[in-house]
Amino acid sequence: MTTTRPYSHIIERLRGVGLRPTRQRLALAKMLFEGSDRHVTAEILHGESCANGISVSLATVYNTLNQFTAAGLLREIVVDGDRSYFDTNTSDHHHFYHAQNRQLEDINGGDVVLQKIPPAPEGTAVSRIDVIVRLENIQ
Amino acid sequence: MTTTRPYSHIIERLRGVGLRPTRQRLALAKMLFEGSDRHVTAEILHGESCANGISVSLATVYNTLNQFTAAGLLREIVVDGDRSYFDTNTSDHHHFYHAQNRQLEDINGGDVVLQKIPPAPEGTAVSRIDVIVRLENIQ
DNA sequence: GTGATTGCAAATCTTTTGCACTAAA
DNA sequence: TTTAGTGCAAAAGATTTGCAATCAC
Repeated sequence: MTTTRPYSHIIERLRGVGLRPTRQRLALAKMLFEGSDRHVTAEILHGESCANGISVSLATVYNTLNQFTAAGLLREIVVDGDRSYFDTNTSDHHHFYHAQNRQLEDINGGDVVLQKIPPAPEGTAVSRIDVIVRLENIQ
Repeated sequence: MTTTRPYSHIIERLRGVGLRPTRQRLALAKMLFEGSDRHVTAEILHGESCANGISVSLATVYNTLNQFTAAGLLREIVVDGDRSYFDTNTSDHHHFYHAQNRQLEDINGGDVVLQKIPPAPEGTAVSRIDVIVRLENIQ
């Protein structure tokens, strides 16, 4: 996978959210959405692009991840103040965070259930609930 | 509150976790632990110190917050990739995050109950579970 | 005294931005 | 064409670090 073939369904998807299917957006979208769900950082995605011979600047990777997130194609997960993670799974779900290797993992659908959602304070509404189960390795 | 009186219970508390009760640690500890529970950023705590006429460098505030956290006196909360929050309430509890003003608020004890804790993956153990309920303002 | 702590400034790291250049429509 | 998108380098923030000066014991 070293060339950039324009897959029509990805082009559609980008167009669908009002983003021009440029060479770099297509390349990034393919890496993100072609396989199974993933959790990436800008750094990781940029590294992959380079490895695949796709020339995209780190700034463009950041911009693209933010645009994809704003468009609802990705979801940003905050687990570590040091870096941002982006999740290709935008459905309602929660995460394990492996502190040891700084890796995110989806928690299976029904494995986290909130028995009770707290009432939102006056004048506010819940926009999203994140559950993060932090893990440590057993030696 | 412009002077730094050495309250013995705070001194004890610092000594208890192996930290020398220096002028700046005492001043910061007083601001943190004297009143009711709070959620602070380094920036905020430094601002308060200055306002109270206590000269502490921002670097020392960061170092102190990290030392307090490592010692179990504080708990770090990650809700926003841009800044770290420290919570003086180290007991098991969860948070509302007001996106609009970037403010954290504790959720009352029983208002979040996990019906089911997912099984930790092979070789790992749960070290902590964070539930963050993100709020937006109703216009 | 002596070793821990602090302050400052510089370094680091992640992320954003300004602007000239390039590409999509 | 015309406007959106890109690359690069520089800027911006938050946080950490190195080291000489200072403080607690």
